Amino acid sequence: MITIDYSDRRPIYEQLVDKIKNLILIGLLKPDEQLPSVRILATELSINPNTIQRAYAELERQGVIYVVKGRGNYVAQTTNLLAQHKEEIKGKIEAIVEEAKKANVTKEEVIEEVTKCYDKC
Amino acid sequence: MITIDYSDRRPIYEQLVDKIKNLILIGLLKPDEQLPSVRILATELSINPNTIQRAYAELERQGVIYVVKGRGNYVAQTTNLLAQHKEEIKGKIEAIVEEAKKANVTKEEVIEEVTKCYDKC
Amino acid sequence: MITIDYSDRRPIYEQLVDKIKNLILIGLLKPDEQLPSVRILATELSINPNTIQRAYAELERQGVIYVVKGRGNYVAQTTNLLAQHKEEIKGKIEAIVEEAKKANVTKEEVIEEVTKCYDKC
Amino acid sequence: MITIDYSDRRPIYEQLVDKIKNLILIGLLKPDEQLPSVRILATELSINPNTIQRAYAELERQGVIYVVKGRGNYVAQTTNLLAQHKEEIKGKIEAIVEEAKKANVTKEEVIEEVTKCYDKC
DNA sequence: GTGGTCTAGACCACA
DNA sequence: GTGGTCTAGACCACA
Repeated sequence: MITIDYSDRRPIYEQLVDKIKNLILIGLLKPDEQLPSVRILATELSINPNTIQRAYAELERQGVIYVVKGRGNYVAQTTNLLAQHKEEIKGKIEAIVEEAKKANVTKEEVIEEVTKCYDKC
Repeated sequence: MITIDYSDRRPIYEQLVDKIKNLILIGLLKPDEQLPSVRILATELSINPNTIQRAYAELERQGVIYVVKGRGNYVAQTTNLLAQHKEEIKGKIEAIVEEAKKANVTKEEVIEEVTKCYDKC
Repeated sequence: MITIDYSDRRPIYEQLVDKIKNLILIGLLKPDEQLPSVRILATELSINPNTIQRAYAELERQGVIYVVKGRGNYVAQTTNLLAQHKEEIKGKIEAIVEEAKKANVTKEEVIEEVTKCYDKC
Repeated sequence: MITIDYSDRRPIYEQLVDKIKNLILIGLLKPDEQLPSVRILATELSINPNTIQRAYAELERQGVIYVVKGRGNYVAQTTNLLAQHKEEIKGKIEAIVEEAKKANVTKEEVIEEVTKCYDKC
């Protein structure tokens, strides 16, 4: 279900956070479903338990999962997640547009590139 | 001309690389113009010379500047720089579009966001 | 396994890069094998860790090794390395031939020298 | 007659040495002909006189020119120069062949590359 | 423990 | 003076 890409330059815990959020977004992990325990996931992925712990802590901080002490980690309600993700994407678009403007890339060029990507890739 | 943003999480040498590329792109540094010497820039920014050295070395590797031993660092011809920068921006657009598609953001929504940013921000 | 030649005029980090590439080429270091840590290799060779770090960074930039943060450096897939090396050699042959032509050394003389070296040395 | 290539990574004095040797080899500078004075050449090339001085010193050390104190620098007899140059080229061929052998490049491949370069480039 | 960045300071080749 | 390399040692993020 989860794989680590070691050629990815981002830290492992960050990849984990993204992967799990994605599993929730695409519906493979449902609200209130229990996540694998830190130990199990650690051995499964042959990763240091500290790393899993850190990823779970970050997910909790973002309100994506909730922790029940002594029992485990559970998927939180997804209502916000989708909206959050969309906002995040919009933020990224804003950033890239600003950069494009500075580089004298016209609105038309950007839209053309967007269209091309939507159709092909 | 150049300032370091210590709240920026990226390493100093990387910020320097970007700042200098930018100064070239906007025309404040012209081809064959001499860059401030490693030592001078180091004292000016109260940064260790090694860090400046590292930034200059990276810029040379990218072909943005050229080094004449014992004389100094000079801005290279900018022909490629502009094209490279545009390609970089297109790559970023591609990445964000892929992410948007996965999140079920429609092409129309992306284009709307792009248009909004171009007009306002 | 690795030794530094202090009579060699090239910088240490460059020697290290070449030595490690060679160990991979001759098969003593295999893909996905872990390289000695920066600190360990540094003490082993009585060299400053920074110098090892620099060599490893250059090897990563060339795609010869890959880094997993917090875990270590690993040998990358060698497919390209061999092809790259052959291309490099061809480039050198081209350069020397151009020089030979300028010096009025005939093709026959060059080939004779090549043959002699292949048979003897 | 002489130009400096600042994109060449070799030090300037080394380029000067090679350029002057070349002018002698191709007959543009004849035995006992006087070389331009250090000062004149320095201003002509907008180069530090120290650099010219160093190049001339190196040429004298190699026996390519001779110095008459208070009068100037003169081209030495060329007899050896040609032979020396050929030997140098042979040495380089030897080095590249050794490298090729280590990389399992066959004699045939090397000769093919040599032939190709002689015919085309 | 592992790599990444940075400072402080030395020494060298080159101009 | 100019860049290039290296040592010694610190501190940080990550596993």
